[in-house]
Amino acid sequence: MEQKQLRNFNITGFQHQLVSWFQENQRELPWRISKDPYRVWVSEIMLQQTRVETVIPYYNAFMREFPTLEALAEAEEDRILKAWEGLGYYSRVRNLQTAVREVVERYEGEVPNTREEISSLKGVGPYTAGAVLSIAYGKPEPAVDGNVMRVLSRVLLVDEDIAKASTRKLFEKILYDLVSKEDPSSFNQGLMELGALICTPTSPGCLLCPVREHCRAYDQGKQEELPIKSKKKKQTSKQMAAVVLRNERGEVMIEKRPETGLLARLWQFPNFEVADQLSVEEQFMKVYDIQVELGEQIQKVEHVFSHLIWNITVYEGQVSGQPDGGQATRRWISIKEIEKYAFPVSHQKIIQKSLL
DNA sequence: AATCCGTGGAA
DNA sequence: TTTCCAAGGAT
Repeated sequence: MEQKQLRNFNITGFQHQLVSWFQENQRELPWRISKDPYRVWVSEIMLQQTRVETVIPYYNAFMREFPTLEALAEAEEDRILKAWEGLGYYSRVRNLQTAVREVVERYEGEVPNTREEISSLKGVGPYTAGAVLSIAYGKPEPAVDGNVMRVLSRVLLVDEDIAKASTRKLFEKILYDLVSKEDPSSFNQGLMELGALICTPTSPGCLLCPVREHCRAYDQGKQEELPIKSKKKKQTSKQMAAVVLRNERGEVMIEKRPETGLLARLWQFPNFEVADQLSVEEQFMKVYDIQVELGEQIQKVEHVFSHLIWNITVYEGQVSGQPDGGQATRRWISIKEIEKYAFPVSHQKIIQKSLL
């Protein structure tokens, strides 16, 4: 049974105008050259919460280094993290490799083409499943992202909070009826492209819109009031200290972050959250069990995450006692070797200002 | 359902 | 400056 939002809605007219508009106006993007499911998949993972312009150079470089599913499956984890360095949400690329290995072992290297199977892969949620199925395999599956929710909120005058999971599910139900069965790929991409180019969050270009005649929000002049989206709470901040620590050879100490959680498995300079009671030097020795003499503060770096802010004070330091016991997660490296390691953006800033 | 997980650009 | 947010997913 059709969703109530589609009553008295000209489905076929909407489909044809959207698909035609997309075919004539789509941007030339590197992931639109091929329908290779692997290439489509990689692009969709990269594009999660990330702008097209940001993704383009990463995508091109990634495809040069890992041209096939097998190449990615066989790559070393440090290589894939380096390829992702600066993109953020690093679990995306680790999950992608886990998933690709699953495809090699369990699906003979062929990306599965059913929603149930592809959704079972690490990092493939409802959106990515629908995107790959429709774009690479031409299946009439919904692919609901932020663009789609914004566009359909306006076109169908839906005032549900798009921050809620239940609202995404509502749009999925609607889309099973609304998606073009002739060209699901162009339809889904057209919805997103429309959201990116015309039906933008602020100041939508309604006068240029190919589906304006179908738009209930435009009809009522409410396009600027939709979609409804509740605000998320703002970040808490932490005071951090980081140390560019050198030994007698002039090498610098770095360490690998933990297996899970924030910035998992990236490399960083030794750092910790500062407490008021002890000096930064004493706190360092307590955390790392290395005798050091700290020099002056050399810079301050702010690192803004989606839910957290680090205010990092960076110090220079010298090992003063016996060298460190040598833990597997710690490494002394020369400046020349730094480029081999993947660092979070805040630590890239430290490198640029203090080491290069 | 709410929180965690990055980053940079635009308004 | 602050806020929002961009082709979301895992827990």
